[in-house]
Amino acid sequence: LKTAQFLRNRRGAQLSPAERDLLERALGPAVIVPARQIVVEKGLPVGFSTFLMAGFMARYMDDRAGHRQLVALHVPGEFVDLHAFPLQVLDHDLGTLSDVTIATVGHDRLTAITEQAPHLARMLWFSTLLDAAMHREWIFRLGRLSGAGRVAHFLCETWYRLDAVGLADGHAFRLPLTQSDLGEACGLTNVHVSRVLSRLRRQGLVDATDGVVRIGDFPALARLGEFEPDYLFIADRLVVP
Amino acid sequence: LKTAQFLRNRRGAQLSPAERDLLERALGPAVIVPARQIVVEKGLPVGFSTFLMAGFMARYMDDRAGHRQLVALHVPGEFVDLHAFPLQVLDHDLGTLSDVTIATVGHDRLTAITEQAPHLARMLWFSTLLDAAMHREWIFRLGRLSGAGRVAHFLCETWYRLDAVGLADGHAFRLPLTQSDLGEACGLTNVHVSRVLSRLRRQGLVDATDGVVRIGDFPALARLGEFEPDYLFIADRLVVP
DNA sequence: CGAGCCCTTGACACTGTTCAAGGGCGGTGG
DNA sequence: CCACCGCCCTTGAACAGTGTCAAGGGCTCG
Repeated sequence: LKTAQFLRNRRGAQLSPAERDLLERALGPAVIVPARQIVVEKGLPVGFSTFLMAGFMARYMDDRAGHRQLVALHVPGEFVDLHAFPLQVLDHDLGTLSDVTIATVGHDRLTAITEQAPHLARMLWFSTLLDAAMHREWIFRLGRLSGAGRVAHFLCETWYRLDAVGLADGHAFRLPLTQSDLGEACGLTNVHVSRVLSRLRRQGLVDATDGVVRIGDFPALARLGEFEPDYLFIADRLVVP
Repeated sequence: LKTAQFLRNRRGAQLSPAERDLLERALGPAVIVPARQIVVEKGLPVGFSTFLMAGFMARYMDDRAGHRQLVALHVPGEFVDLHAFPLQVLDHDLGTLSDVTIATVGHDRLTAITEQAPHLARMLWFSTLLDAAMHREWIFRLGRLSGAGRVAHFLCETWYRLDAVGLADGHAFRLPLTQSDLGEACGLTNVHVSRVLSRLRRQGLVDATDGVVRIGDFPALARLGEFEPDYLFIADRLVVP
């Protein structure tokens, strides 16, 4: 099932088997896209949305000097640009970080869902608002935390999201981002990310090397990042469906 | 009409008279709330959403030291926490900045709208995604711009939004925020905001004093803030309905 | 008249950036 | 097979931007 991980282990979001099936059949075939490719470019009208089945993608915008700011990271099981359905245009670029497997769904199919399956439509709406809640948390992160706090917060969030879809191994997980990518997510230079990570490593809080993150002291990391996971709506007890 | 300003002058968002009427009738009576009040508190389950008819509100979260980060500013004509409808809980606080006039709508009424008026429901969805697009721009602002750039970007955005609902007078507008509020929106201290504003004033770019903002050189201000208004979906030619 | 809030200004400290150099690693072509 | 190149990470030193602390002035409200 392509959509098996969609909204998995999220509070307040139950899809009935019929709804999941409806969504499943609306999706096109799975497609593999290599790392570091643009998938949808800012400003162009789009008639479909992208569902991410495997790998990592990012949404980002560039400043005038060409420096990039990530505005969202996406992990498997997420609709990556469902926003484009009501908006019809993307206000940012969408690209792959690693090799990914995606499937697209035409906006006509989504319109039909809103007319015939209002509860499923509300669940899709819900998933876009989860993105918005993460955006708000990123605003908080950038506005109020120090460099180390930002990195800590980002890693905590990413662990929760990956764990919810079964992609964490204890407190370790694959995260194929370079330190520059991390910097672009956290509003820091790659040089400073390097310093922050080596300090966190020395302190035993977390070790991020070679695309693998191993959180050594989760409570301490969460404290440093002032991280509270409520906004992710993760189910209290994780259930493997 | 309470909803006269809702989505006014926004591209891709046409409400039919019948839809506007339906929305209008779903709203409760207008209520006045004084400045600096909390309206909805983080974490509490809410059964209604708030529509802002007059005045300014903000959504915000506090860090551990009690310092506040605004994650959204709201101007008249906007649904302030429609997010609470699909999410059922707010992940942040919602409060008034000035005296405001609001009206609430019960979530049962909204559920009925999604079942009986799918196009109106998509327009409501659209309005929540406009919020998300603004969130992304705030991430960009905090992640990539200097102090002066952040303030410039914030003021440009606010002008566009107020102009769209007819609350700008040329390039001037009322904005009853203190410099501390501005700092909480832009991730700066009030001291630094003061310095930034006085520099912008001296340079003739913008004068923000006594709750009134007068933009002296809009192109220069937009350049400084690297501001591009596409994400606001403002109609190309403003139309007064 | 005093209290409290808001704004301004100065001196200083600190966090993070910039610039620069070097090492490790993998892929590619001679 | 080896040399080379490009990318990624690390480290150092100097520097810039912003925060912190502190003091003072203007205004409104009680």
